[in-house]
Amino acid sequence: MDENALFTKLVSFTTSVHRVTQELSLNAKADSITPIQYNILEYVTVSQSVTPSEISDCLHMSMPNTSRELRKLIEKGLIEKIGDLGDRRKHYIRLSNEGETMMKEAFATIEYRFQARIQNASKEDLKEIDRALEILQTKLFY
Amino acid sequence: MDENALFTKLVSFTTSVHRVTQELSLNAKADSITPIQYNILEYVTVSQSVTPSEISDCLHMSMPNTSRELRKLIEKGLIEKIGDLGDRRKHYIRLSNEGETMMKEAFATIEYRFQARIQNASKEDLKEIDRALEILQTKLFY
DNA sequence: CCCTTTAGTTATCATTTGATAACTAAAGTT
DNA sequence: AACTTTAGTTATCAAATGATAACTAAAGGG
Repeated sequence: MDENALFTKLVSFTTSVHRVTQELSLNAKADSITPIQYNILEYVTVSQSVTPSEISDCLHMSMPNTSRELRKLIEKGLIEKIGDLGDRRKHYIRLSNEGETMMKEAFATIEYRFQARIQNASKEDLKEIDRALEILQTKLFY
Repeated sequence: MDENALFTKLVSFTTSVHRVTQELSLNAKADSITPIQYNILEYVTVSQSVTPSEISDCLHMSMPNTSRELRKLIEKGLIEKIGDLGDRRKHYIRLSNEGETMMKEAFATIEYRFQARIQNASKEDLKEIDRALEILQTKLFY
């Protein structure tokens, strides 16, 4: 196995992934939030109950900027902040009902486009895709 | 095959891909260029000889903004603009020698981290990864 | 030749994002 | 009790990005 060739393949692969995910999510998010705010909502949706510090770490943004964007999302009524009972410095962020509705809509749009993209795939193709996703997820993109 | 489950898997997969590529390319780019300028250089590197319109389309940015960023990259000596001989409205963008050097360095950093990431993978693992990349590239992220 | 389309530019403005300093308050440590 | 660390906030500034209007110049079509 030529590892350099594998790297080249990876570069073109990740480029494709970025392009396709961008196409799938184009205009899926409400106009009332910025791209970064959407990223935060997406992260909160997937991870459920995270602290501002975790958001800061995982999305590679500074605490002050994280704090600002979380405040804006709270002002927009999309998330809620709950204090930790044990450690009163800590807070947990979770989606509000409104936030959940918004994210469900966004995901529905994206899923619709995804289904359109794989509508011509055979059952065997889908199985192969499923297996390939699993392999890469565990062995490369862990 | 449950297509909804497949979608969920896709969401978590693309999130991972984004996170890992971000980790691999963290600080790989020179400080003298902005993230968007890096994206343009990456696109030019991979595609070779593209027009401003293509860059505008593929990177989802408006022509005026594309034009501005290309001008900045030319001022920094990283790309060159060559007029089309037949159609004098068209131009082709390509990396300058300096731009190639910069991108080679960036890619070397990224590749080094990539090799570190797969150093524990067996030959069979690498074969599987290679095959999985191919399947997804052709059947999902085309 | 006139009209329309294509390719790209320049200028300008608003918004978003990034970075830093200075701060509060709670928790942990000695 | 004093000190340090952790978690988070507020304020402020600079830079990057996005959006729009108005423009030039060449190509294509009738």
